[in-house]
Amino acid sequence: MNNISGIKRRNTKQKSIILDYLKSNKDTHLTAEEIVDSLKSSNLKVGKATVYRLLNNLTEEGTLRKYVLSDNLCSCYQYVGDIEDCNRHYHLVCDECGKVSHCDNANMNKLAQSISQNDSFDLNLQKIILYGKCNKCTSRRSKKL
Amino acid sequence: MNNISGIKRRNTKQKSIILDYLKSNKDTHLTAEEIVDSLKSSNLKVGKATVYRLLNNLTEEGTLRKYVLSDNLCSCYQYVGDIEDCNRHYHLVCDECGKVSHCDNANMNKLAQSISQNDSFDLNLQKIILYGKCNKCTSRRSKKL
DNA sequence: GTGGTTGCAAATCCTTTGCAGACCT
DNA sequence: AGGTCTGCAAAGGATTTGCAACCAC
Repeated sequence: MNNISGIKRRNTKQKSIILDYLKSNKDTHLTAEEIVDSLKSSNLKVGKATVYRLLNNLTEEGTLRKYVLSDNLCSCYQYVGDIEDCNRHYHLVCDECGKVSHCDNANMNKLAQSISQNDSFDLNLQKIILYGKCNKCTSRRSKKL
Repeated sequence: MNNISGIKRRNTKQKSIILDYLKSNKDTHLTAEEIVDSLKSSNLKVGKATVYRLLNNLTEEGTLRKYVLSDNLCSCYQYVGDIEDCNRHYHLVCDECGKVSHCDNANMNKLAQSISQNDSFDLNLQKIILYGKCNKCTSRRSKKL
């Protein structure tokens, strides 16, 4: 049922609806539920099962990236198709607003080297997700105080 | 139902059974299911619901740490009670064997500083989970080839 | 004794699957 | 035409919740 099994994927209306939606929301991570609901309210109804199936297919082929944020147990997806091959290999997720930003920082490579030497651990740089607070949320906080 | 709501937690047999079990498995991350099963086979039967409730309570009070590894959608827990206050603030999770190791590396602080300056993002160092391959799995791989 | 805790079963949430009909190439 | 995709509903797995009995303080 997946491309690893050598199935030829087809282009369907539902697939392009979902891709369009995710492309226009590159800066966020969306749950399957959110996608279904948003599409529904735009009168672009795609069945829930289809959404899940497409999200899996697209993640597998590298067009999307899947996150499991540790608070809620559901998965989030984000379009990464055309930025995957540049150097922005890791992600910053804001604990407050959930915004996901892409980031490239030379210190990450230094860290990876050093972890490799000191801890004999070979980092997967593709899979790094760092959590914290984005500048908007930080400044919103300091205004409130 | 949680301590945020100001409930006074009690010490029960079940709680100490679970804590003992997790303490003696500090180097692994365990799922609720695994805990239930392991205890059952040691004739220390604790109800599944109780295990889940205790894991949540203990995570909330900081005795355990909860991980959601991105492959399987279930949560894993690890005892961190008495190491939380030392400098080993982040974790290395092996993609192959699932082993979680603790790690302290000065380059992480440099990275955090640099991300703060360049990306205006305030890293949560407590919450860092890095993925990759541990030395055992790396060497097992290279032997096979 | 009061109020948190347990354990069971039922309920819930998220996700996957079976299947018949529809669609793509 | 043949294989893939869709949508529904049902099934599945992980986790939570309701409730009566239980136990810690």
